[in-house]
Amino acid sequence: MLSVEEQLKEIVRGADEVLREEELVEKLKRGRPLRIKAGFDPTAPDLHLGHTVLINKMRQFQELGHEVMFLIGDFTGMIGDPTGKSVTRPALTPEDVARNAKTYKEQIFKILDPERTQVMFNSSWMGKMSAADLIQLAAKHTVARMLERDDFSKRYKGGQPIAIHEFLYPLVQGYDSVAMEADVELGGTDQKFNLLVGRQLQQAYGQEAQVVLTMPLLEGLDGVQKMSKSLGNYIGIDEAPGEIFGKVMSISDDLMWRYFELLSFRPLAEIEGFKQQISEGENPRDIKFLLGQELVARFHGESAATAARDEFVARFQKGATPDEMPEVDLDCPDGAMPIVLALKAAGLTSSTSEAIRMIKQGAVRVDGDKVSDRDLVLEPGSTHVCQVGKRKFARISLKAG
RNA sequence: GGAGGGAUACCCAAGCGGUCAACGGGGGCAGACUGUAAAUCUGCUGGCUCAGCCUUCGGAGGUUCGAAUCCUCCUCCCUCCA
Repeated sequence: MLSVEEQLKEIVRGADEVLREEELVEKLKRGRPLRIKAGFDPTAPDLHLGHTVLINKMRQFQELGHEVMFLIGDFTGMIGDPTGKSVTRPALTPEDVARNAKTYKEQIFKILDPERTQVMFNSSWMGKMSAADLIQLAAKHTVARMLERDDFSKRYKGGQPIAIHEFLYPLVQGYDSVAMEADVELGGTDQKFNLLVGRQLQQAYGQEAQVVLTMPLLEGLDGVQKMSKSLGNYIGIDEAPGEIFGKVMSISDDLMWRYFELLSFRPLAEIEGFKQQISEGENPRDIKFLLGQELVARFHGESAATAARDEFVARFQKGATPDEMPEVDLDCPDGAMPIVLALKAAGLTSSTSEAIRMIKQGAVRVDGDKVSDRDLVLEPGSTHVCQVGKRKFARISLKAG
Protein backbone atom coordinates (compact mmCIF):
# COMPACT_ATOMS: atom_id res chain seq x y z
CA MET A 1 0.00 0.00 0.00
CA LEU A 2 1.18 3.49 -0.83
CA SER A 3 1.91 5.99 1.89
CA VAL A 4 -0.94 8.07 3.21
CA GLU A 5 0.34 11.17 1.44
CA GLU A 6 0.63 9.39 -1.89
CA GLN A 7 -2.82 7.88 -1.58
CA LEU A 8 -4.35 11.21 -0.68
CA LYS A 9 -2.89 12.84 -3.76
CA GLU A 10 -4.49 10.23 -6.00
CA ILE A 11 -7.78 10.36 -4.18
CA VAL A 12 -8.32 14.09 -4.46
CA ARG A 13 -7.51 14.17 -8.16
CA GLY A 14 -10.49 15.60 -10.00
CA ALA A 15 -12.61 15.58 -6.85
CA ASP A 16 -14.86 18.50 -6.18
CA GLU A 17 -14.86 18.24 -2.40
CA VAL A 18 -13.64 15.92 0.36
CA LEU A 19 -15.50 16.23 3.64
CA ARG A 20 -13.55 16.15 5.74
CA GLU A 21 -10.04 15.62 4.51
CA GLU A 22 -8.58 15.31 8.04
CA GLU A 23 -10.92 12.44 8.75
CA LEU A 24 -9.88 10.73 5.55
CA VAL A 25 -6.26 11.04 6.58
CA GLU A 26 -7.13 9.52 9.96
CA LYS A 27 -8.88 6.58 8.32
CA LEU A 28 -6.03 6.00 5.88
CA LYS A 29 -3.48 6.07 8.67
CA ARG A 30 -5.03 3.01 10.27
CA GLY A 31 -3.70 1.05 7.32
CA ARG A 32 -6.68 -1.22 6.86
CA PRO A 33 -8.67 -1.26 3.58
CA LEU A 34 -11.50 1.28 3.64
CA ARG A 35 -15.06 0.41 2.72
CA ILE A 36 -15.98 2.60 -0.25
CA LYS A 37 -19.64 3.09 -1.09
CA ALA A 38 -21.23 4.46 -4.24
CA GLY A 39 -24.92 4.18 -5.04
CA PHE A 40 -26.61 3.85 -8.40
CA ASP A 41 -30.14 4.11 -9.67
CA PRO A 42 -31.60 0.70 -10.56
CA THR A 43 -33.42 1.94 -13.64
CA ALA A 44 -30.73 3.32 -15.90
CA PRO A 45 -28.00 0.81 -16.62
CA ASP A 46 -27.08 2.59 -19.82
CA LEU A 47 -23.87 4.21 -18.74
CA HIS A 48 -22.09 7.05 -20.47
CA LEU A 49 -18.73 8.66 -19.79
CA GLY A 50 -20.32 11.04 -17.30
CA HIS A 51 -21.14 8.11 -15.04
CA THR A 52 -17.67 6.73 -15.40
CA VAL A 53 -16.12 9.72 -13.66
CA LEU A 54 -17.37 8.21 -10.43
CA ILE A 55 -16.58 4.65 -11.43
CA ASN A 56 -13.04 5.69 -12.30
CA LYS A 57 -12.68 7.05 -8.80
CA MET A 58 -13.92 3.73 -7.43
CA ARG A 59 -11.32 1.96 -9.50
CA GLN A 60 -8.68 4.21 -8.12
CA PHE A 61 -9.63 3.21 -4.60
CA GLN A 62 -9.42 -0.42 -5.65
CA GLU A 63 -5.96 0.11 -7.01
CA LEU A 64 -4.98 1.61 -3.71
CA GLY A 65 -6.14 -1.60 -2.04
CA HIS A 66 -9.54 -0.54 -0.71
CA GLU A 67 -12.81 -2.38 -0.78
CA VAL A 68 -15.40 -1.09 -3.22
CA MET A 69 -19.13 -1.56 -2.70
CA PHE A 70 -21.34 -0.93 -5.71
CA LEU A 71 -24.80 -0.29 -4.35
CA ILE A 72 -27.84 -0.67 -6.54
CA GLY A 73 -30.67 1.34 -5.02
CA ASP A 74 -33.49 -0.98 -5.87
CA PHE A 75 -35.41 0.05 -2.77
CA THR A 76 -34.79 3.78 -3.08
CA GLY A 77 -35.81 3.41 -6.70
CA MET A 78 -39.38 3.13 -5.51
CA ILE A 79 -39.17 6.58 -4.01
CA GLY A 80 -37.26 8.30 -6.75
CA ASP A 81 -34.91 11.10 -5.79
CA PRO A 82 -37.18 14.08 -5.20
CA THR A 83 -37.65 16.23 -8.25
CA GLY A 84 -40.87 17.91 -7.26
CA LYS A 85 -42.98 15.46 -9.15
CA SER A 86 -43.94 13.80 -5.87
CA VAL A 87 -44.94 10.52 -7.36
CA THR A 88 -43.71 7.23 -6.06
CA ARG A 89 -42.31 5.19 -8.87
CA PRO A 90 -43.71 1.78 -9.48
CA ALA A 91 -41.47 -0.79 -7.86
CA LEU A 92 -39.35 -2.70 -10.32
CA THR A 93 -39.96 -6.40 -10.38
CA PRO A 94 -37.16 -8.62 -9.05
CA GLU A 95 -36.62 -9.73 -12.65
CA ASP A 96 -36.16 -6.13 -13.79
CA VAL A 97 -33.69 -5.50 -10.99
CA ALA A 98 -31.77 -8.67 -11.79
CA ARG A 99 -31.60 -7.82 -15.46
CA ASN A 100 -30.48 -4.25 -14.80
CA ALA A 101 -27.89 -5.47 -12.33
CA LYS A 102 -26.49 -7.80 -14.93
CA THR A 103 -26.20 -4.96 -17.42
CA TYR A 104 -24.50 -2.84 -14.77
CA LYS A 105 -21.95 -5.55 -14.15
CA GLU A 106 -21.19 -5.97 -17.83
CA GLN A 107 -20.54 -2.26 -18.07
CA ILE A 108 -18.75 -1.44 -14.82
CA PHE A 109 -16.40 -4.39 -14.97
CA LYS A 110 -14.80 -2.82 -17.99
CA ILE A 111 -13.43 -0.40 -15.42
CA LEU A 112 -13.61 -2.09 -12.04
CA ASP A 113 -11.93 -5.28 -10.92
CA PRO A 114 -14.74 -7.81 -10.38
CA GLU A 115 -12.66 -9.64 -7.78
CA ARG A 116 -12.57 -6.61 -5.57
CA THR A 117 -16.08 -5.29 -6.10
CA GLN A 118 -19.09 -6.16 -3.99
CA VAL A 119 -22.42 -5.53 -5.67
CA MET A 120 -25.14 -4.84 -3.12
CA PHE A 121 -28.84 -4.06 -3.16
CA ASN A 122 -30.40 -1.84 -0.53
CA SER A 123 -33.62 -3.82 -0.63
CA SER A 124 -31.73 -6.56 1.17
CA TRP A 125 -31.82 -4.53 4.41
CA MET A 126 -34.57 -2.00 3.70
CA GLY A 127 -36.98 -4.76 2.71
CA LYS A 128 -36.66 -6.26 6.18
CA MET A 129 -37.21 -3.00 7.99
CA SER A 130 -40.45 -2.83 9.98
CA ALA A 131 -42.65 0.24 10.26
CA ALA A 132 -41.30 0.67 13.78
CA ASP A 133 -37.73 0.57 12.48
CA LEU A 134 -38.61 3.17 9.90
CA ILE A 135 -40.09 5.49 12.51
CA GLN A 136 -36.95 5.06 14.56
CA LEU A 137 -34.91 6.01 11.51
CA ALA A 138 -37.08 9.04 10.82
CA ALA A 139 -36.66 10.12 14.46
CA LYS A 140 -32.93 10.52 13.88
CA HIS A 141 -33.28 13.52 11.61
CA THR A 142 -35.14 16.81 11.84
CA VAL A 143 -37.39 18.69 9.49
CA ALA A 144 -35.25 21.78 9.80
CA ARG A 145 -32.19 19.89 8.61
CA MET A 146 -34.15 18.31 5.82
CA LEU A 147 -35.25 21.73 4.67
CA GLU A 148 -31.63 22.76 4.32
CA ARG A 149 -31.62 20.87 1.09
CA ASP A 150 -31.76 23.43 -1.65
CA ASP A 151 -34.66 22.10 -3.67
CA PHE A 152 -36.72 21.37 -0.57
CA SER A 153 -36.24 24.85 0.81
CA LYS A 154 -37.05 26.45 -2.53
CA ARG A 155 -40.22 24.46 -2.84
CA TYR A 156 -41.19 25.09 0.76
CA LYS A 157 -40.66 28.84 0.52
CA GLY A 158 -42.36 28.93 -2.84
CA GLY A 159 -45.44 27.20 -1.51
CA GLN A 160 -44.85 24.12 -3.62
CA PRO A 161 -45.96 20.82 -2.15
CA ILE A 162 -43.42 18.43 -0.67
CA ALA A 163 -44.78 14.96 -0.09
CA ILE A 164 -43.70 13.27 3.14
CA HIS A 165 -42.18 10.32 1.34
CA GLU A 166 -39.74 12.62 -0.41
CA PHE A 167 -38.03 13.13 2.92
CA LEU A 168 -37.48 9.41 3.08
CA TYR A 169 -35.15 9.29 0.12
CA PRO A 170 -32.20 10.99 1.81
CA LEU A 171 -32.93 9.06 5.00
CA VAL A 172 -32.87 5.69 3.29
CA GLN A 173 -29.79 6.57 1.31
CA GLY A 174 -28.16 7.67 4.53
CA TYR A 175 -29.21 4.51 6.30
CA ASP A 176 -27.54 2.50 3.56
CA SER A 177 -24.25 3.89 4.81
CA VAL A 178 -25.11 2.61 8.28
CA ALA A 179 -26.01 -0.84 7.00
CA MET A 180 -22.91 -1.00 4.83
CA GLU A 181 -20.61 0.53 7.44
CA ALA A 182 -19.15 2.77 4.81
CA ASP A 183 -15.90 4.62 5.46
CA VAL A 184 -16.17 6.75 2.38
CA GLU A 185 -19.10 7.50 0.10
CA LEU A 186 -18.64 8.76 -3.43
CA GLY A 187 -21.20 10.72 -5.38
CA GLY A 188 -21.76 13.54 -7.83
CA THR A 189 -21.80 17.10 -6.53
CA ASP A 190 -25.57 17.03 -6.86
CA GLN A 191 -25.61 14.29 -4.23
CA LYS A 192 -23.82 16.27 -1.56
CA PHE A 193 -26.83 16.74 0.68
CA ASN A 194 -27.79 13.08 0.61
CA LEU A 195 -24.22 12.03 1.31
CA LEU A 196 -24.06 14.30 4.31
CA VAL A 197 -27.24 12.79 5.72
CA GLY A 198 -25.33 9.51 5.69
CA ARG A 199 -22.66 11.02 7.92
CA GLN A 200 -25.22 12.31 10.34
CA LEU A 201 -27.13 9.02 10.51
CA GLN A 202 -24.03 6.93 11.04
CA GLN A 203 -23.22 9.01 14.06
CA ALA A 204 -26.78 8.71 15.28
CA TYR A 205 -26.40 4.93 15.04
CA GLY A 206 -23.14 5.02 16.93
CA GLN A 207 -20.79 4.63 13.98
CA GLU A 208 -17.93 6.76 12.83
CA ALA A 209 -19.11 9.17 10.11
CA GLN A 210 -18.17 8.36 6.55
CA VAL A 211 -16.00 10.69 4.54
CA VAL A 212 -17.90 12.26 1.69
CA LEU A 213 -16.14 12.68 -1.64
CA THR A 214 -17.97 14.43 -4.44
CA MET A 215 -16.99 14.30 -8.08
CA PRO A 216 -17.92 17.04 -10.54
CA LEU A 217 -20.52 16.40 -13.19
CA LEU A 218 -18.86 15.93 -16.54
CA GLU A 219 -19.78 18.37 -19.27
CA GLY A 220 -21.25 16.86 -22.42
CA LEU A 221 -19.95 17.17 -25.97
CA ASP A 222 -21.24 20.74 -26.20
CA GLY A 223 -18.96 21.69 -23.32
CA VAL A 224 -21.70 23.55 -21.49
CA GLN A 225 -24.43 21.31 -20.17
CA LYS A 226 -23.80 18.22 -18.14
CA MET A 227 -23.50 15.01 -20.08
CA SER A 228 -26.86 13.34 -20.26
CA LYS A 229 -28.70 10.98 -22.46
CA SER A 230 -31.74 13.18 -22.81
CA LEU A 231 -29.65 16.08 -24.06
CA GLY A 232 -27.99 13.83 -26.58
CA ASN A 233 -24.53 15.20 -25.75
CA TYR A 234 -23.09 11.97 -24.41
CA ILE A 235 -20.64 9.22 -25.27
CA GLY A 236 -22.10 5.87 -24.27
CA ILE A 237 -19.64 3.26 -23.11
CA ASP A 238 -21.36 0.65 -25.26
CA GLU A 239 -20.97 2.67 -28.41
CA ALA A 240 -18.90 1.42 -31.34
CA PRO A 241 -15.17 2.24 -31.31
CA GLY A 242 -15.48 4.58 -34.27
CA GLU A 243 -18.31 6.45 -32.59
CA ILE A 244 -16.45 6.94 -29.34
CA PHE A 245 -13.30 8.01 -31.12
CA GLY A 246 -15.18 10.37 -33.44
CA LYS A 247 -17.10 11.99 -30.63
CA VAL A 248 -13.94 12.54 -28.62
CA MET A 249 -12.36 14.18 -31.66
CA SER A 250 -15.30 16.55 -31.99
CA ILE A 251 -14.93 18.12 -28.56
CA SER A 252 -13.24 21.47 -28.23
CA ASP A 253 -9.62 21.75 -27.17
CA ASP A 254 -10.63 23.38 -23.91
CA LEU A 255 -12.98 20.57 -23.06
CA MET A 256 -10.29 18.03 -23.87
CA TRP A 257 -8.36 18.96 -20.73
CA ARG A 258 -11.42 18.47 -18.62
CA TYR A 259 -11.84 15.01 -20.11
CA PHE A 260 -8.20 14.24 -19.51
CA GLU A 261 -8.53 15.19 -15.88
CA LEU A 262 -11.69 13.26 -15.19
CA LEU A 263 -11.57 10.35 -17.62
CA SER A 264 -7.95 9.53 -18.32
CA PHE A 265 -5.93 7.21 -16.13
CA ARG A 266 -2.72 8.93 -17.13
CA PRO A 267 -0.72 10.54 -14.36
CA LEU A 268 -1.28 14.26 -13.95
CA ALA A 269 2.37 14.90 -14.73
CA GLU A 270 2.00 13.31 -18.13
CA ILE A 271 -1.02 15.47 -18.90
CA GLU A 272 0.97 18.55 -17.94
CA GLY A 273 3.56 17.38 -20.42
CA PHE A 274 0.93 17.34 -23.16
CA LYS A 275 0.04 20.95 -22.48
CA GLN A 276 3.69 21.77 -22.70
CA GLN A 277 4.01 20.03 -26.06
CA ILE A 278 1.09 22.00 -27.47
CA SER A 279 2.54 25.28 -26.36
CA GLU A 280 5.66 24.23 -28.25
CA GLY A 281 3.69 23.80 -31.43
CA GLU A 282 2.26 20.29 -31.28
CA ASN A 283 -1.18 20.02 -32.92
CA PRO A 284 -3.81 19.60 -30.20
CA ARG A 285 -5.55 17.15 -32.49
CA ASP A 286 -2.74 14.67 -32.04
CA ILE A 287 -3.02 14.90 -28.27
CA LYS A 288 -6.75 14.37 -28.65
CA PHE A 289 -5.93 11.19 -30.55
CA LEU A 290 -4.30 9.83 -27.41
CA LEU A 291 -7.38 10.56 -25.36
CA GLY A 292 -9.66 8.97 -27.93
CA GLN A 293 -7.49 5.88 -28.11
CA GLU A 294 -7.30 5.51 -24.37
CA LEU A 295 -11.06 5.64 -24.04
CA VAL A 296 -11.77 3.27 -26.90
CA ALA A 297 -9.20 0.86 -25.52
CA ARG A 298 -10.88 0.92 -22.13
CA PHE A 299 -14.17 -0.29 -23.52
CA HIS A 300 -13.16 -2.24 -26.61
CA GLY A 301 -9.53 -3.17 -26.20
CA GLU A 302 -6.24 -1.97 -27.57
CA SER A 303 -6.55 -3.26 -31.11
CA ALA A 304 -9.97 -1.67 -31.58
CA ALA A 305 -8.48 1.61 -30.44
CA THR A 306 -5.70 1.49 -32.99
CA ALA A 307 -8.15 0.51 -35.68
CA ALA A 308 -10.49 3.36 -34.76
CA ARG A 309 -7.64 5.84 -35.03
CA ASP A 310 -6.44 4.48 -38.37
CA GLU A 311 -9.94 4.50 -39.72
CA PHE A 312 -10.37 8.07 -38.56
CA VAL A 313 -7.18 9.20 -40.22
CA ALA A 314 -8.08 7.42 -43.45
CA ARG A 315 -11.53 8.85 -43.56
CA PHE A 316 -11.13 12.40 -42.46
CA GLN A 317 -7.55 13.20 -43.27
CA LYS A 318 -7.31 11.24 -46.48
CA GLY A 319 -10.97 11.39 -47.46
CA ALA A 320 -11.49 7.66 -47.83
CA THR A 321 -14.95 6.17 -47.54
CA PRO A 322 -15.46 3.90 -44.56
CA ASP A 323 -14.88 0.17 -45.01
CA GLU A 324 -18.09 -0.74 -43.34
CA MET A 325 -21.41 0.87 -44.00
CA PRO A 326 -25.01 -0.25 -44.08
CA GLU A 327 -25.88 -2.29 -47.16
CA VAL A 328 -29.29 -1.49 -48.54
CA ASP A 329 -31.17 -3.31 -51.30
CA LEU A 330 -33.95 -1.39 -52.99
CA ASP A 331 -36.51 -2.55 -55.51
CA CYS A 332 -37.23 -0.31 -58.46
CA PRO A 333 -40.73 -1.19 -59.65
CA ASP A 334 -40.92 1.76 -62.03
CA GLY A 335 -37.64 1.30 -63.77
CA ALA A 336 -35.24 3.83 -62.27
CA MET A 337 -35.08 5.05 -58.68
CA PRO A 338 -35.03 8.80 -58.06
CA ILE A 339 -32.10 9.66 -55.80
CA VAL A 340 -34.31 11.44 -53.28
CA LEU A 341 -36.42 8.33 -52.74
CA ALA A 342 -33.34 6.16 -52.47
CA LEU A 343 -31.85 8.38 -49.75
CA LYS A 344 -35.05 8.24 -47.78
CA ALA A 345 -35.48 4.49 -48.23
CA ALA A 346 -31.89 3.91 -47.12
CA GLY A 347 -32.49 5.93 -43.97
CA LEU A 348 -29.92 8.58 -44.89
CA THR A 349 -32.58 11.25 -44.68
CA SER A 350 -35.79 11.21 -42.72
CA SER A 351 -37.98 12.38 -45.61
CA THR A 352 -37.78 13.10 -49.30
CA SER A 353 -38.16 16.77 -48.44
CA GLU A 354 -35.03 16.55 -46.35
CA ALA A 355 -33.27 14.71 -49.17
CA ILE A 356 -34.12 17.57 -51.51
CA ARG A 357 -32.83 20.10 -49.02
CA MET A 358 -29.61 18.18 -48.54
CA ILE A 359 -29.02 18.08 -52.30
CA LYS A 360 -29.68 21.80 -52.52
CA GLN A 361 -27.08 22.36 -49.82
CA GLY A 362 -24.47 20.26 -51.56
CA ALA A 363 -24.36 17.61 -48.86
CA VAL A 364 -25.10 14.60 -51.02
CA ARG A 365 -22.52 12.50 -52.85
CA VAL A 366 -22.97 9.40 -54.96
CA ASP A 367 -19.81 7.38 -55.54
CA GLY A 368 -17.83 10.37 -54.38
CA ASP A 369 -19.36 12.89 -56.77
CA LYS A 370 -21.43 15.75 -55.45
CA VAL A 371 -25.04 15.60 -56.59
CA SER A 372 -26.53 18.90 -57.75
CA ASP A 373 -29.48 17.58 -59.75
CA ARG A 374 -32.38 16.58 -57.57
CA ASP A 375 -33.93 14.63 -60.46
CA LEU A 376 -30.97 12.27 -60.71
CA VAL A 377 -32.08 8.66 -61.00
CA LEU A 378 -30.24 5.46 -60.11
CA GLU A 379 -30.47 2.64 -62.64
CA PRO A 380 -31.67 -0.82 -61.68
CA GLY A 381 -28.87 -3.34 -61.36
CA SER A 382 -26.32 -0.78 -60.20
CA THR A 383 -24.73 -0.30 -56.78
CA HIS A 384 -23.71 3.08 -55.39
CA VAL A 385 -22.05 4.43 -52.31
CA CYS A 386 -24.30 7.25 -51.18
CA GLN A 387 -23.29 9.84 -48.62
CA VAL A 388 -25.20 12.58 -46.84
CA GLY A 389 -23.04 15.01 -44.94
CA LYS A 390 -19.73 13.85 -43.56
CA ARG A 391 -20.89 10.91 -41.55
CA LYS A 392 -23.85 9.17 -43.10
CA PHE A 393 -23.06 6.49 -45.64
CA ALA A 394 -24.89 3.59 -47.24
CA ARG A 395 -24.13 1.18 -50.07
CA ILE A 396 -27.32 1.07 -52.08
CA SER A 397 -28.00 -1.71 -54.56
CA LEU A 398 -30.87 -1.27 -56.99
CA LYS A 399 -32.83 -4.35 -57.94
CA ALA A 400 -35.03 -4.39 -61.00
CA GLY A 401 -38.56 -4.77 -59.72
C1' G B 1 -67.44 27.49 -5.47
C1' G B 2 -66.26 32.62 -7.91
C1' A B 3 -63.04 36.07 -11.18
C1' G B 4 -59.32 36.44 -14.68
C1' G B 5 -54.94 34.69 -17.83
C1' G B 6 -52.93 30.99 -20.95
C1' A B 7 -52.24 26.44 -24.44
C1' U B 8 -48.62 28.15 -31.54
C1' A B 9 -43.55 23.71 -34.93
C1' C B 10 -37.81 20.07 -30.94
C1' C B 11 -37.70 24.32 -26.85
C1' C B 12 -38.74 29.60 -25.85
C1' A B 13 -41.80 33.00 -28.25
C1' A B 14 -44.48 36.55 -31.99
C1' G B 15 -48.99 36.68 -34.68
C1' C B 16 -55.17 38.54 -33.07
C1' G B 17 -59.95 37.67 -40.32
C1' G B 18 -56.82 37.12 -46.20
C1' U B 19 -50.03 39.00 -48.27
C1' C B 20 -49.21 32.43 -42.69
C1' A B 21 -46.14 26.45 -43.71
C1' A B 22 -46.64 30.91 -39.65
C1' C B 23 -41.52 36.95 -37.37
C1' G B 24 -37.47 36.33 -33.87
C1' G B 25 -34.17 33.51 -30.55
C1' G B 26 -32.23 28.74 -28.88
C1' G B 27 -31.18 23.92 -30.39
C1' G B 28 -30.32 20.74 -34.56
C1' C B 29 -28.66 19.70 -39.66
C1' A B 30 -25.78 21.16 -43.97
C1' G B 31 -22.07 24.23 -46.55
C1' A B 32 -17.44 27.47 -46.25
C1' C B 33 -12.97 27.91 -43.22
C1' U B 34 -10.29 23.99 -40.30
C1' G B 35 -7.64 19.66 -37.04
C1' U B 36 -14.72 15.77 -38.56
C1' A B 37 -11.75 20.78 -33.67
C1' A B 38 -13.57 25.37 -31.16
C1' A B 39 -14.90 30.32 -32.75
C1' U B 40 -16.85 32.72 -37.13
C1' C B 41 -19.77 33.26 -41.69
C1' U B 42 -23.89 31.32 -44.94
C1' G B 43 -28.14 28.35 -45.81
C1' C B 44 -31.89 24.97 -44.21
C1' U B 45 -35.13 23.32 -40.25
C1' G B 46 -44.04 19.88 -41.66
C1' G B 47 -45.00 16.27 -45.66
C1' C B 48 -45.49 14.79 -50.86
C1' U B 49 -45.50 12.22 -57.13
C1' C B 50 -41.77 19.39 -54.93
C1' A B 51 -42.21 26.11 -60.24
C1' G B 52 -47.40 22.70 -57.80
C1' C B 53 -50.16 20.18 -54.09
C1' C B 54 -51.52 18.26 -49.11
C1' U B 55 -51.86 18.36 -43.63
C1' U B 56 -50.61 21.81 -39.26
C1' C B 57 -51.30 26.68 -34.45
C1' G B 58 -54.61 22.05 -27.12
C1' G B 59 -59.54 18.92 -28.81
C1' A B 60 -64.56 18.98 -31.10
C1' G B 61 -68.10 21.83 -33.55
C1' G B 62 -69.75 26.68 -35.74
C1' U B 63 -69.65 31.82 -38.28
C1' U B 64 -67.26 33.49 -42.99
C1' C B 65 -65.95 33.59 -49.93
C1' G B 66 -61.70 32.92 -46.46
C1' A B 67 -59.82 31.30 -39.41
C1' A B 68 -53.74 30.30 -35.75
C1' U B 69 -56.81 34.76 -35.52
C1' C B 70 -64.20 35.52 -34.32
C1' C B 71 -68.25 32.31 -31.55
C1' U B 72 -69.78 27.70 -28.58
C1' C B 73 -68.54 23.43 -25.82
C1' C B 74 -64.58 20.30 -23.83
C1' U B 75 -59.49 19.14 -21.78
C1' C B 76 -55.15 20.79 -19.35
C1' C B 77 -51.99 24.70 -16.92
C1' C B 78 -51.31 29.40 -14.12
C1' U B 79 -52.90 33.76 -10.99
C1' C B 80 -56.35 36.07 -7.62
C1' C B 81 -60.83 35.66 -4.31
C1' A B 82 -63.61 32.07 -1.02
